[in-house]
Amino acid sequence: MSSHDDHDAFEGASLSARAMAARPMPYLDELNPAQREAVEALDGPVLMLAGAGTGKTKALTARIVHLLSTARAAPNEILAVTFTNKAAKEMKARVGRMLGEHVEGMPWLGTFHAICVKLLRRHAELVGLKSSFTILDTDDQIRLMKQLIRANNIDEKRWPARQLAGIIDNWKNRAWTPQNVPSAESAAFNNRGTELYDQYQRRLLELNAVDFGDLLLHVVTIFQKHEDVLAQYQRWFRYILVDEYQDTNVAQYLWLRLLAGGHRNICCVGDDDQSIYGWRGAEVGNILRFEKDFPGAKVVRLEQNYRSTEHILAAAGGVIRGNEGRLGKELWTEAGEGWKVRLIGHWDGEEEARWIGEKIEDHQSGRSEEAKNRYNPRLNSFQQELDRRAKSGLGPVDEHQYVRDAFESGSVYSDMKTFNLVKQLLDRDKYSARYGNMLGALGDYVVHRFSLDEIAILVRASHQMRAFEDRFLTIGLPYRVIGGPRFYERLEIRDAMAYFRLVVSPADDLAFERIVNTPKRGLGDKAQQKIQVCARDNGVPLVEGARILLAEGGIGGKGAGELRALIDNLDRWGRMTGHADLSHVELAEQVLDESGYTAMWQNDKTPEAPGRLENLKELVKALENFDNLQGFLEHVSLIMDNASEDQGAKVSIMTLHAAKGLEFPAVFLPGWEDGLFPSQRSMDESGPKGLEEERRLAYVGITRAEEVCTISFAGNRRVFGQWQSQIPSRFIDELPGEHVEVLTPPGLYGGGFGAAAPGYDGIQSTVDKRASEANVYNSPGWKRMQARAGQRPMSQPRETRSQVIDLEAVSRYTIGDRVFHQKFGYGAITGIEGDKLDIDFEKAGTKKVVAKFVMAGDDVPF
DNA sequence: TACTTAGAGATGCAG
DNA sequence: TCTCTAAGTA
Repeated sequence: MSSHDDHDAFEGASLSARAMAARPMPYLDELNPAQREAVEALDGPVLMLAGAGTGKTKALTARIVHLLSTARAAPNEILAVTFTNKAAKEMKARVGRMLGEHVEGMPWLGTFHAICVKLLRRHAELVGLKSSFTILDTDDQIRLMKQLIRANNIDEKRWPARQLAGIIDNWKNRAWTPQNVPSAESAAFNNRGTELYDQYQRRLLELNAVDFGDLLLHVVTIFQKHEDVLAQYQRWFRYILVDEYQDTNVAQYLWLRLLAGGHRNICCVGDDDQSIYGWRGAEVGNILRFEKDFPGAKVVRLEQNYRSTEHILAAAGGVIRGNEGRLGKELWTEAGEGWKVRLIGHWDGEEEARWIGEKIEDHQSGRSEEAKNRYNPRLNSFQQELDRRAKSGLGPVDEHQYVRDAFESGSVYSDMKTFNLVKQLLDRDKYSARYGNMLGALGDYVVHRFSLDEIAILVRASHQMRAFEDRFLTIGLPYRVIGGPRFYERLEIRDAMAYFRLVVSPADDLAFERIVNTPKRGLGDKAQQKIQVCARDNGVPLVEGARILLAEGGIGGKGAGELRALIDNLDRWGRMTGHADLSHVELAEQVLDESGYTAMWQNDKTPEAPGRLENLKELVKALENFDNLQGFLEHVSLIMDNASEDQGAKVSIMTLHAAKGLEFPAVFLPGWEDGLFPSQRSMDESGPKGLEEERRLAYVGITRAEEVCTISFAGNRRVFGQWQSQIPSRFIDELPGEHVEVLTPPGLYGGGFGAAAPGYDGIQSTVDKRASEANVYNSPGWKRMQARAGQRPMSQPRETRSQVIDLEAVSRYTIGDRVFHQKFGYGAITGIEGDKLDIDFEKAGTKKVVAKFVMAGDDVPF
């Protein structure tokens, strides 16, 4: 196909550049000076160093709009690359909003991979592929490698396919083809890495398939080997914009350099302090080297932060300062100093989860129960004092009334304004000496009201999530886990996709392998081996091999009939594609039903089954957005979004990695313990570099917070079922003391973690001392104390109250009822206590669960 | 062939 | 602790 015609025919080219030129430029007025500078420097290389929360996306989109408005480029002449679909989508939406109309064009705004697919489909033949190539995901890759490993008689146990996949992925990230893997790597995978890599690539070509790494690698190869093709694209993409430049790997870097080679109109946006993907090939070096790579580059720093308060920024800044070789940025804000970053240690992980759950409930009510209990006695005496004064006619009664009301209604706890006013009134009084101090301490316990949506828990490793899920389930706190397995990676979705792939292209061997015996068709290893052999001997795809085998009678019993049915079905479905009277959506449904796949899950009694059926329905629904099965398959592996957003306010739980780019008014950062965070593995594998990346991760974590940031650690933690005593993270030592407030854990009597004797005045003075005096907790001594405190016997953690007693939910049940729980599956009620049920689950054992989280067994759909 | 059980291994996660 | 895989067994 002539690519030049394509270019002229691009959607959106109709949006004429001249029409845009007449447009006013209101978007420029919304930018601060630095942003504006970055937006207006249109020509030549530009590096936009955008710290966390400095309006990077805003500047980037404004730049696109500016390019269009000044008629520098038509929409189809701008290449804008992001890393995630989410970012691409967001940018598209924002450009549209800024232009005030629906923008059809911007065909080249997308992820690296999505854009590469487009390019590769145009030039597939240059690397020996057909333009209809399929994109394999990680699962397919690993299965393919497993076959290779077996074929090479390598011990799979000592040399697992996963490891090989990792190695090859790594090489691809560095843009090494099998031919130019450096000899220094030749020891990889028992000295056979390079050889297997070569075999793997050959096999992919045979299958007309590529993996994710290939998408980039092939395009880079094409650009390097075919100057004419490269020159064409250099002319077409007049302006290049790159988001999250600090996350680019070598292959992406080369790709960009090649494309920008002519005009050098490239604008890279990034933050070296937020580079957290080194382990998957990102090179911070790319951004550090930018000015060398593009001499004369303009560097613009965005340093005004619009997200967090001063204390939070200062704490984050203090940590990141420990890294070397930074480009250097100093974030500032007009938001005011706000609250200090809170720091607290706990006995163990469960206690930590319990405490955080409690704090979240405090954020709901806007007051801290803990503070109320602790200060109530004093408040009472204060009120008595006020009463006495009022009676004896001393002092301005109205003001005292206000103060008293503030306490009685609780607004002094929940509203900072009231609190400050009360404090002012008291300060003016002679009581300030006696009560003001108390109020100062109380101020630390005034809790902001946040909706659950505004609260996030960011963990280092996903296994930390369980403690929180368990805890929140028992206290009935709604939560959502962000970033689990992606929709299209789920078992049932991949199975269904394999069926669709076979319908569209019967020669798809990987798909065939996946579903021959799913659902069970009595075709075990033996039968499958026979099919493989037959196919190979005849040099045909597996489906054909199976057909021949059946004709020869090489397969018998139950399997033969089932296999014949499957093949006949595939033939029939294949003929049905493109039929006018049957939409591809109906066809898909039919395929899933007739193959017995739906039935398989309907008959499955495990608790996941209903969810899987739900997902299948959703998959079919997603098909409606495409014209045919083929189009759907082409896009799904790259673009399919996660399952539908469930509504309702919920606390978000996610990894620090998943949190990048997000922001929350209140953020909890649990598990700051050496070995967990910074992660031992990261340090073992990458040494000081690994530690620096972990530190950047800490920086990312803290800078997610807008108002309240709470860091915690536990003295003990269960790791793989073993109890381990933990030492607080070295990053805690790096937090600047004047921006941190150390809290005393609940249930810690007699002071733990270096706290002075607790008590009414204790908190205030302890906090003050900690904050202002020489870094008490910054010393090695503090660190040792932490470690010791972990071993000190502590009071039994107290049971916390559940949020709301939902009696209606409980009343529906009696002991012995069979119930269903989303997470634990089926079980029988063995006891009822308040709004909680004791349930003996068939699969999960005995648990205590809040009644509203279960449903009667009969209500369960199937 | 399908189901059961024993044993090993275990980050982070976009495309 | 949990999950996945590979033998072992009906």
